Amino acid sequence: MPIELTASQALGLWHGVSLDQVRHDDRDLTLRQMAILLHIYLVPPPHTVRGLATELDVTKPVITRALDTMGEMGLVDRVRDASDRRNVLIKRTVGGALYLEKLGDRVREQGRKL
Amino acid sequence: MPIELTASQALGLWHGVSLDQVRHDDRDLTLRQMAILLHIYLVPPPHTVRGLATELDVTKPVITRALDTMGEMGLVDRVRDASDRRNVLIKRTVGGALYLEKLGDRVREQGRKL
DNA sequence: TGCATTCGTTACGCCACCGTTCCATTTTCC
DNA sequence: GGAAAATGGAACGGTGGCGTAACGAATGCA
Repeated sequence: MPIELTASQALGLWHGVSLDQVRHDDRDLTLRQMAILLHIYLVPPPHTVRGLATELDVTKPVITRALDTMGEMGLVDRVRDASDRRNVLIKRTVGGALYLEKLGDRVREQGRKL
Repeated sequence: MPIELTASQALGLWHGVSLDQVRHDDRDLTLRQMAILLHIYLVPPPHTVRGLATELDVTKPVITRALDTMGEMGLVDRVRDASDRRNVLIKRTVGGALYLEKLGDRVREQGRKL
């Protein structure tokens, strides 16, 4: 079910959420990291480093480093694939789910303010 | 006129726009820079360094550096205030307007896909 | 069994952003 | 006039992401 937005509403929404995020969230995720995190949580698994790299059109080390950073933040977890030990499977965590839940609330709240 | 979104729609929207931005825009603005840029274009002028710093709850050099970077990208311009020469007034540019127009289109397009 | 391929990671040098602190200019107020 | 305040910016060391290029481990295939 599509949502029709005016140009002004679209930018206002983005503005409000960005502002809220800058003001209240000290975890300062890059746009890339944010895209990776959302991809992990919104697209059905399994997720591998290489898969994410090609899907986001980004080099592999970018994914590795993002997983390092977000792993330390508790937003994401890594597990070796048992069936092919070269692969690493990226797993979701409670912390990551909470983080995105809060982001979703921000988007919804700003949408209501339009 | 409020827009009511489900949690899934909100995150899906954010995901789609982030992904599109990562894939197609090499100008890699920080979340902070993005918030500053949107603030300049969506909130009525005048805008000063100090004003933006307090509004975004950020230190002054953050604003100065963001204006440096975005100035070189042609997204924003600086002009000395004639009436109080200590102040710097931040001005909009054609480049910045185009940039945000494209961003708005992305948001609207992703909204339509929900 | 060997050898090429695939996967994730690490190493390297580079560059941008960070907060703190200090500074030059301009204004205000006595 | 002169001191104090306010403004934007520069300097500093630190931190972290970047792309390129290598690497070790695991797999596939002849």
